[in-house]
Amino acid sequence: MRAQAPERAEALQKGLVDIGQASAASGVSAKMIRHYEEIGLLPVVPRTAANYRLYAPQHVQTLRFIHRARALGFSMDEIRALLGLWQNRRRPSAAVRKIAQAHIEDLQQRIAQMQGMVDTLGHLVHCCHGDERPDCPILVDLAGED
Amino acid sequence: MRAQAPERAEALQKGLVDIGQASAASGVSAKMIRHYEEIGLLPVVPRTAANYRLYAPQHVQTLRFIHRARALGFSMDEIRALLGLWQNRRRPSAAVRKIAQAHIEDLQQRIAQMQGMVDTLGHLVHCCHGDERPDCPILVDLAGED
DNA sequence: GCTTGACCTTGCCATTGTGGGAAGCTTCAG
DNA sequence: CTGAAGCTTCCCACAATGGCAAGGTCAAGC
Repeated sequence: MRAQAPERAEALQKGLVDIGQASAASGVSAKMIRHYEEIGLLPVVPRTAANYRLYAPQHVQTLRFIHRARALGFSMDEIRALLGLWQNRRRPSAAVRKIAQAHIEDLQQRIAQMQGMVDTLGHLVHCCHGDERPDCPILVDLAGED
Repeated sequence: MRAQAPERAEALQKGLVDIGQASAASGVSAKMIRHYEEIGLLPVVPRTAANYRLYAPQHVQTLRFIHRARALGFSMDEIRALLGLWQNRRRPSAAVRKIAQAHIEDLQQRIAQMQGMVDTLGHLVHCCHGDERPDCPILVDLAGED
């Protein structure tokens, strides 16, 4: 990993970093940073004469925001909305809360669905003796009712 | 929905059905039936002279198996393995159980991850007053630590 | 016999979010 | 100068599903 090279291009001295450093500082892969730019989550950043992207601290901050939001399971569209609110000083906190609340409910729904699967499978696994004999209630269930 | 048309083609009298009927009888969309054939989950079935796929009851049974397994969250690869065991009369039930057990653990891991998100978000939502004021602990969290 | 509508066929594109890799240029260090 | 590492763009892939379009087919009604 190359350490900070202040002579990188004339602009690096102004606190701007290249995509690799922005990636390391934010936890977002360079691949994803480019992708976020492409889909409009990130602004189009300036480039060096050699066409390298240059990121200001503010951009790195945005990347961290996205990274954290992804870790909480927000979708791209939700993150887009959250970023808009974050950057709007006159936002109503109710709008943020509404997005988060809806996301919680979405997560809970998915959890309930998966928990249902776990319950069903747990029962079947419990009933399956699991030895070298071929009869198996799991297969019976899969083949049978539907 | 077309009712059973036994005179469909000369072969339909042998209990063979077209893809629409196989779909209705199994709960798997025609689109997905073709896809499963393409990826090798289903055998390549015979066709009529007009190139229509013909499904025997055995194939419909397999489709129901897949449908049920999908409903329990098994991946295509897991279903492929389960189908192989199902069709093998000398299978050890332990092999089936192992797949199901691994799938349960996978589900539980994902549930735990999502539950962690719910917990974090629940706390943040609880702390957000959710009115017209702009200050919001949810955004502070997203922007801040990472 | 011909039309009509419902069905079948293939093929291509979109999704969500991420990774891999190729081909080519840039930068830096030795 | 050369090599390694990093940047650029572009294309492909995943898993599983849906949608649409263009064309063939079949059964039923007139």
